[in-house]
Order: sequence, then structure tokens, then C-alpha cells
Amino acid sequence: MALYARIILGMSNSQIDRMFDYEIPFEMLDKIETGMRVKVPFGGGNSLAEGYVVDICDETDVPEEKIKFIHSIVDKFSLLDKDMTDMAWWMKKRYLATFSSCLRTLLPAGADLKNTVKSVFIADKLKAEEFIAKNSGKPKYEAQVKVLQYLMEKESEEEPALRQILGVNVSPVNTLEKNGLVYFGKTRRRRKDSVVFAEYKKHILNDKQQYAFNRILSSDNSKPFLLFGVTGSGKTEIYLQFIEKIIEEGKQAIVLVPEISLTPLMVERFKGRFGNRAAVTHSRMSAGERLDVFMKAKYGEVDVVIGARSAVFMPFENLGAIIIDEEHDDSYKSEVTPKYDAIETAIFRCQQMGAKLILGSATPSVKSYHKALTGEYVLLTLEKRAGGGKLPECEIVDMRSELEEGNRSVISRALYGEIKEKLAYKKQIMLFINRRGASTFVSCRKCGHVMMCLSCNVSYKYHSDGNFLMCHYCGKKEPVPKVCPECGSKYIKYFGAGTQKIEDEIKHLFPSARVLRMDFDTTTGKDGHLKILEKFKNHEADILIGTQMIAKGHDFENVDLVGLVAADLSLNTADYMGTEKTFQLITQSAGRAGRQNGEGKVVIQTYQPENFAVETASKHDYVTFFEQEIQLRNMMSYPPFGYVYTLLATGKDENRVAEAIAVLGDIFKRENEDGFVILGPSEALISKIKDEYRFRLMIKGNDDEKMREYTEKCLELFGGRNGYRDVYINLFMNGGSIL
DNA sequence: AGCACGCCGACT
DNA sequence: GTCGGCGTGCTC
Repeated sequence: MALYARIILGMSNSQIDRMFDYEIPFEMLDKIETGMRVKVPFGGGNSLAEGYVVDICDETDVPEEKIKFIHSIVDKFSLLDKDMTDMAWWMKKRYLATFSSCLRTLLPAGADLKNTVKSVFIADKLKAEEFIAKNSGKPKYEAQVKVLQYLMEKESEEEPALRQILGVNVSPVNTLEKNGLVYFGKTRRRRKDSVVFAEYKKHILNDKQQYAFNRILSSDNSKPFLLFGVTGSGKTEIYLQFIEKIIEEGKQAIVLVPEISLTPLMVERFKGRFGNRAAVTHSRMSAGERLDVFMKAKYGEVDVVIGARSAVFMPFENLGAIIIDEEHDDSYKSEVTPKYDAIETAIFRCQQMGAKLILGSATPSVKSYHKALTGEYVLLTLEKRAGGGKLPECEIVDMRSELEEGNRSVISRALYGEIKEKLAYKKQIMLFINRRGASTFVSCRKCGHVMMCLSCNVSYKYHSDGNFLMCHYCGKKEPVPKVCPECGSKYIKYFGAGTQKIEDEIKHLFPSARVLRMDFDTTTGKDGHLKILEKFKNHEADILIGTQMIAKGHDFENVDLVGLVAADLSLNTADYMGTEKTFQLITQSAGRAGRQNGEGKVVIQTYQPENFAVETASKHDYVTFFEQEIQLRNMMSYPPFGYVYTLLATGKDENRVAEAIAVLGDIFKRENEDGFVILGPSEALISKIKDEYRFRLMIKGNDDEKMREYTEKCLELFGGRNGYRDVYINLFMNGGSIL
């Protein structure tokens, strides 16, 4: 009886997102496993395609004459078990993506690298013993004896490692192989992990911490925990002690942190507690290193993995817990298809594995806190800072009256005074502005013409260091025009303020202060941002100016003043998350001030001082913020009460894109049985990016589940026609507005 | 995604 | 007559 392998092809973005059955050739029967990648002949030309074995079975519905044989096996070791492929199926359903894209997402980027290394195995222990007895002491055979003695203990070793450890060269090993005492084979590659971290000592939990800790331990794992505690309330210590318990039970844990806070300090804490039983993955590691961590997790060589979003896919076979720190952070949502949310994925994974989930934050997302209040999560609150430190004092400055009273600078008089004072006391200062470049746009005063990028239909941003215009969508640069290209007038005006403009202004106001700027433009090198932060930490600069990049995670002892130059920038976006983001940004930035001595001061500059997000954040009052925000969401039918899906069609040919979105719109209108609101189709606000035209269709409703099914059905009907291959359809279910 | 098949115009 | 353009449909 023949055996068949059920294969999912790995090709991207395809209309062939379904299973294909292949017969397993006889010689592969004992090697092939579910979860391996294989090469198969596919299509009329039998070109080789790579696919994943998702199942092995002894029957198939496919007529015999159609069945082909698997060509070859790619992996020596299975990358995925059934739980992992189940997770991929769940992702496909939840995020309406192809199964193969889900599989590729949960596999590490290095999964296509060679994962094996030449290794030496002992062939025959008896013969080896004889050889050692006969030849030990003889200088001629010294090296061979050394190798055999080592292999008597270890059975096998990677060849390069063996030679390095024993200090022998290739020839004795090859001689042994020639004489049949050892043989060569391949083993899974392991990389060394030699850095030793100082022990991070256990802290005694205070009453509040102990209470939260006990609640988590004694739970039945059915509900996630939301651990709500201000910065410095000791969440990390709870995580660490909890993981210790998990490991004692013989289980493993995943810790997710925002990419940006995956700092050496964070890593030290975990490595210092768990040593080499803990591993880290992050985007700066090579693909091979990341694959290595993945395989270590799968084969139980580590107990804890700390990483950013994608670490939620660590294939632990006995997962005991997932911890998501700073759970409100944007970086937990993927921006590429499948646009998975690491929190939702963690909830699925924990249910699947019977594991516990802890979400921690000082400023929980409105979504999560709402779930905690409605009983979907268990709320655990840590009220005060563990060391007893107090939160910094916040001052709100109304920039409108500043202007009225004649100060046209982007720095208010209050902030100026504070900076001057802190500089005098040799304290450090951080200034935030959520925007790079120097100006937001450049326009002609006479005719109002705005300088635009012709490939993207967005306004150019002015960059003062180098004096050029840059498109932040496609990266194109242009010199600043001397005269208006529309009317020829010489009056070109710059609007708005970004990091560069603040830097110029600060240098002008405080010529003797040492200033560092950190934003996307100054941190392009490898670890560029870490270098800048290190400099600042070593007090090689007095003032650090940056985007919100610097608001997260980093502790600077000597910072006594934080200035939010334009605290309300994110309030004015068309996004319903604007107020939430503003609250989080202010709170996080404030958390950077006076970490050590409690003398911190925060100056919040805003044009909307009466906005409740600004006001509550300045008082460190999350609960009041939440109560107002949730009412607003309810009133406006924003999540978690109402949802917006956006379908974005893009392509090079404007007419084709417009036609495709019209056809798609008709399908949505025709299939609409539940009274969803359909907006559009229409041109997107940014009608072109990188020479690709953009049209969108929006669906509104309040039943997320039903909307998803409906969208899936309509997309299938549209895709089934196979008609618009030159138009790419992108689905956004996160509810934020797509420009 | 590829690739073959097939139905059309334009070339030796 | 036949070569090759791409629109259409299938792939275990």
C-alpha cells in the first residue's frame, strides 16, 4: 500500500493555497516526517516547487494517474509539529491569509539555510577500544587516539568543533574514517552561546507583587491575566519568579517584549537569572542564529525564549506560559500579511497548550483593559512603584497662548526655563517630537502650491541637514526649489516642526549645550540607536532629541527633565487610536524623568490642553482616561464596539485598479445580508505610492466574527474569477484608518 | 506562481 | 502556411 504526503506549496500569494497529495517514494518512507519541507514536481512543466508536509496518510481521493512522486526532502529535521500547523490554520482563518503565508510567518527566516553540519560518529566501540589500547603512548597515533577517546565519551561531535576542542587537524580524523573507526554524517548545527552574564539576583516580592504572583500560579489557565502596574512597580520580577516555577514544572516559557526594548539590560536580567537555559531572538541576529534558537526551543535545549513579536511562534513542545510585556505596544501587530496580532496569537497558543498568559503594562490598551473589566481577562493591579519612588511632576503648557503672547519659537518659555535650570545643575534632558525631518511640508506663499512627490502624491518633507526635500514614502530626494514650480514666485515657506528643526532651535537657544538627535535618519547603521543611547547614558551629551523611539524602555539615571514638544501630534491623525496613543506617549515619556531620585519634571507642550488624554496623562490617571475613552468609543462605534475593515487595491495601471475595486465593491454590496455599512469604493487619500495607484473600500459593522466570514466569502468570489492578476488586494482588519 | 494550451494577427 | 503574442485555466 502506498503512502501519500499532503503538501502545502510554499509559493507566495497564490491561488493554489490548498493541499496537494504526492506519493512518497520507497526510499523516503523512513525519512519523511510531517513538518518537513520537500521539493515536488508541479504543474505541466513539472518544475520543482517547495512545499511543507502537513500530513502523511495511506489514502487519497486523487485519481491515480494524476499522482506524482515527491522529488526530494529539504530538511533533515522536522520544523513543525501538529500544534504548529494547527496554529497556521487558525491564523489563516483569523487573518484571511493564505496557509502558506501563515506557515512562512511562523517559521524563522533562517529556515531555508543549511541547518546541518558535518559531524564525526564513532563507528565501532570495540574496535576503537582496541585501537586505543594498542596505540596510546605512541607519538605517531597521538592525535587519532585523542579523537577516539573523546568520541568514546560523546558518541559524536561536529567536525569543526571536534578539531577545535582537541587541537588536531583534518588528517587524523580522515585516517580514522578511512580505516572504518569513525564515520561522517550530518547533525543539526548548534552555535555557541558563550557570553557569561552576571547573576541577576532574586528580589523579595512585596505584598502586592506576592498577591498577583499567587493568583497567577493558582489559576486554572483559562483566562489571560492583565498585570496593570506603573513603570517601576516590579512586573519584571514577577515574570522572572513565575518563569522559575514554570521551569520547575518541566515546562517552558516565551517572553515577548517590544522590539525597541530588547536592550542589553533586558537580556541581562533574563540571562542573569536563567543562564544558558534562556535564549534571545531579535531582528539584528542573523537568520541562522534565529533558526538556531527556534530549533533549540523545539528540541528542549532552552526553557525560556525572549524576543519581539515573532517569538510567539517558538515551537516549545511543553509550553507553560507566555508573557507579553508592554502589551499595549504597536509592535505586537504585524503590518505584513498575515497581519497577525501577537496577543491574539498568544491566546490561541496558550489555549492550545494549556499554558498561562500574562499581559503586562503601565498603560494597557483600551481593548485589553476593557476585556479585563468585562471578565475576559483577570485584572491584577500593582499600584505603587516597588522601590517607593514617586512619579514626576507634569506641567501642561498651552502653546496657543504662547503664540498670542509673542513667542513664535517651538520651545515655550516654561520649557526654556526648565532646560536652562537643568543644564545649570548638570542634569540631562530629553525632548520628544513624534516626527522626523525639519518641516512637515513646503509650500509657495503666493499660490499655495505644496511641493509633492510625483511618485507618491504626498507632500515632501524638508530636511535641513543637507538642505533637501525627501519623500517619506519612497525615499526620493530633491533639492529645494528656488522658485515655485507652479507660479515662479520666490516665496517658499516651511510649515510644521520635526526633530531637525528642534535641534536647530535648541542649538540656537543653548549654544554651549551638547545635543544628540535620534530618529530614523540618524540610526540607519547597525545598532545605530544603541550607540546614540550609550553616548547619552555616558553623559557625552546634555540634551537628547528624538521621536518616540527614545520614549520606550530605556533608563537614564541623570535625566531630570522630559519635554514633549508637540504632545498632541498623534491626536490629530484620522485614527481612532489617536487619543490612546497620546496618553501612552505622554505616560511613557514622563516615565523617563527622575527614574532615580524622584525629582523628575515633565513639560507637555500642546495646542489642546483641555484634551482629556493630555490632562489625565499629566496626572498619571489611567482609569479616568479609560472611562472617558471607552464612552467615546461606544458613542462612535469604534473598537471594541464597532469595526472597520479596509480593502486596499493597488497596481501600476490606474484603470485596472479602479475596475478591480469596483468589481469587488459590487460583490460586497451583493453579498451584504447583515446590513454592514459599505463606504466607497473610492480613491485612497494617498492616491499613489511608489507609482502604484491606490483605491479602497471600507466595511463597517459591529460583529467582528460575521464581518470576517462575509469578507472571506467576498474575497473568495473575487479571487475565484482569477481576473485581476495585476491588482493586489490588501485587507486591513485592525480598524485603523488606511490613508 | 509558473506553465501549457489555444486562439489570433503578421511574417518568411 | 507557421511563429509567437498574451488571455485563460490548471496544477496532486
